[in-house]
Amino acid sequence: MKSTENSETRDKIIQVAKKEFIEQGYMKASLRQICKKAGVTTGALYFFFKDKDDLFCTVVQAPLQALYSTMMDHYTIEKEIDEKEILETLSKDIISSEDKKTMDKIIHIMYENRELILLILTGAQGSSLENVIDKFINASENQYKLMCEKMKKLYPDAKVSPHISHWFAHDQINALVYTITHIDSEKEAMEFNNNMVAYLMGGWHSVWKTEVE
Amino acid sequence: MKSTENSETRDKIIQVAKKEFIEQGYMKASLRQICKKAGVTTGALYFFFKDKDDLFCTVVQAPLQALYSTMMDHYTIEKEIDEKEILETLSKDIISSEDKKTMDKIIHIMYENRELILLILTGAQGSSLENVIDKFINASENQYKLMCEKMKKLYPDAKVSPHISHWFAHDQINALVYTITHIDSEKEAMEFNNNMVAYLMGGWHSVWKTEVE
Amino acid sequence: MKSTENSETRDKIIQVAKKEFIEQGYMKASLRQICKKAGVTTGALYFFFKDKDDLFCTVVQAPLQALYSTMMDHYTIEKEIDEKEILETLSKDIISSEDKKTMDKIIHIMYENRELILLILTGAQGSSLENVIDKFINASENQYKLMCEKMKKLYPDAKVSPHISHWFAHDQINALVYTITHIDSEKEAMEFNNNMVAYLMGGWHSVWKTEVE
Amino acid sequence: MKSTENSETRDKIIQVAKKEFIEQGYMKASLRQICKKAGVTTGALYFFFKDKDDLFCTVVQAPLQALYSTMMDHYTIEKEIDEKEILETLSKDIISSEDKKTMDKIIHIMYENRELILLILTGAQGSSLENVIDKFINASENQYKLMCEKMKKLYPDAKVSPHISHWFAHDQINALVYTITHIDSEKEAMEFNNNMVAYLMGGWHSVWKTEVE
DNA sequence: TATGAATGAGTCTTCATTCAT
DNA sequence: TATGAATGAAGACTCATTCAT
Repeated sequence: MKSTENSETRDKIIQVAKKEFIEQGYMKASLRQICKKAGVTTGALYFFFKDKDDLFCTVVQAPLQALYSTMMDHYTIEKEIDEKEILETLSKDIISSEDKKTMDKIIHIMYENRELILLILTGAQGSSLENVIDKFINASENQYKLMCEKMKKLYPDAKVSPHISHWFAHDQINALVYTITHIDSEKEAMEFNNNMVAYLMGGWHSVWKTEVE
Repeated sequence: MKSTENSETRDKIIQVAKKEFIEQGYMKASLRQICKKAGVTTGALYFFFKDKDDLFCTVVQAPLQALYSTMMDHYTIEKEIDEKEILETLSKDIISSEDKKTMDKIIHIMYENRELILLILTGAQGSSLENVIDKFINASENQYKLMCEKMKKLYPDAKVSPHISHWFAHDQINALVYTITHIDSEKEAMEFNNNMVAYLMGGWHSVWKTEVE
Repeated sequence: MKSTENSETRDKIIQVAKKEFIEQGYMKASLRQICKKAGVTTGALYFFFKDKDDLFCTVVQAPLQALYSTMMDHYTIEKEIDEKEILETLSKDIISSEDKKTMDKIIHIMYENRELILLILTGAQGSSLENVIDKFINASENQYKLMCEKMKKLYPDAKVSPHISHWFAHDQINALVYTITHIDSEKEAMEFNNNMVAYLMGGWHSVWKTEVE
Repeated sequence: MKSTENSETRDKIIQVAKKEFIEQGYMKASLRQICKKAGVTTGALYFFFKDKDDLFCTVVQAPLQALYSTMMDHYTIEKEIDEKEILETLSKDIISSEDKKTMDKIIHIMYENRELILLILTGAQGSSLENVIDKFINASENQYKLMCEKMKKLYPDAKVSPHISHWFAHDQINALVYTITHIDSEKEAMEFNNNMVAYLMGGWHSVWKTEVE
């Protein structure tokens, strides 16, 4: 219907660019090569895309968006949960069954677009997306900041670094990154995720029991 | 005294290259720029260094070597520890006081060369060192493989992924990377490390108590 | 009409490249110089030609092709000549009037493109065409192999090296090379060619009369 | 005894340079490589040799000299032979038994230094020796010029190009070049040489019987 | 919508050579 | 005799990007 959004040429470019970016990474990938392999001229490419970075962003946009909204939906719901309830369950499960569901969903999305996710994770250097993960981490961190406040009340003597909320967000994302990087089948990944949930929760609780040296 | 190792020109090149690599990363850094800023001709650079990669390796070699030998020394000592002792302490401390000392030492080395370490960690793409961390992780993993064997005897019903030893090694290194990336002062890093040790150990033990879903 | 084949820039590059290659030979010729003298940027050159070798091949292609097809046409016709006839005339004329015509035609083509032919002959070292002459020689040799078989029947006692067919092909081409290298006018070359035909035939027959030492 | 002529370093350089020049040809060979492989500094090389060309000449000088003096000795002797005798034998043997001996000797020298000879013949482009063969040809031509004079008296009606003496010298050398290029064993080369002598003589005589077209 | 010619600064790397020591 | 540091121009080639058509 619209103009610049639908076009065989555009699709062809994206398709070839995806392959190239995945194989070479952002910096090493060459627009020339992409054009040549797509059977398209440079001019055509520049009609549809502002520059190399724009093309890259377009290529990885879909899964990135899916991931981001999944995460945001989750946190929006989360926030509405009664605070009291949180406090009650906190000592047991920092990762709720709701969390677990979201993680599974995220894993699913990631495995549906595994190559692109890996591209974002390891091949985005030089592009404007080279630090996207940070956005996810930061979004995630807000949750843990709140929880940290509660925990501090439960364990007033714990000597815990102020970085811990960020670390926890970071390591949760990291677990996902690890999974998709090292485990090939989604099924196995899901199983591994059970270990991860246990691991992350165990780690979390232990931190609050750190004794002063 | 020696020849190709000491030279004002060589030093100047290394010094400028270090700055450039840190600022731009391996790929974006330009030998031309380095030469120009060092007030040296290309020929001079190529007299001292085989190519761009060689220059990069030379720049980061010292801290890398320090890190590697620290780690190796540690594992060599570790291996000589009586196996029985390991089994006894296993249920309590997977990270021994010896481990803790090594981690502190590693953190110290890292902070002494923080910029270079960050360079290796985030700016080596394209060079022959783009995957060095993997070597550290693999070296570390061997330890955890052994421990996993023991744990499986203690918790025969635990449903644990075969990837777990690698993950654990990975996350330990990751904790170090996180530290140096996010925490500016070494002092604070050392404190944070206490949390990390608790975190890692808590995570480790929890994994073995994962119940079948 | 067509695109990449016609272009003022392209023509200019080829024209200048031809001059440079002729003056310097393939290896010594510099693309930088060619671009500069053609008033063209490097990028432009590389838009039209894959690399230095591609440019070189383009420059010399026309006369090479003309030569090759002339030769091939000749041999195709030749093969259809009745074998008996060959045997009959063999003792007299190894170089038929048909051969002579072809040689004249070849000489004509060569003189039309004398500089380029000399370039191929003496300045192609380093390019993919550095051994093209061998292809001509080999194509030519096949003819003489057949004739050698016949001659052996006529002169069963002749002690002749198995290399002789190749040598004969080689020396025939060599005669052409000599001509174009040393004789400036085509007219004179044609006259000289009469001597060459006599020379080659005389040599050929004498070989078969070589007595055992 | 003398200084710059005898030296282990110098010998080593020559030895390595010989290998490199043979493998790469004059232009592609790199002095850097030669120095590195010889375990010698550039300075050392430039102490013994003026430049790349000087080194090349030194490397190939011995066999070149041997060839040249053999040829010159031959021609000096030849000239002293009684002119009458020449005239008598001319109609039969343009290549005398003395010639044959010289050719054999030359072939022998060539095979003793085959690699270097091939280097001179095919790898000297760019050096000051790229046209040495011409010197041999020119030296040889003088002989044939004389003979041509005689032949013209014997065959006053022959229509022979003035280039013929040069061609004959050229082709004689060419026969030698062909031999060393295509035939591996000296023994076989000697046998082939019998065919060559017959060939060259047959060619020579036939030329004088060329009839006007 | 697309073409395709053209830009021109940029890439890493190699070269023969020089010269103070 | 040799060292080895340094030159600096030159090598082929690639890049993302532009723009008239």
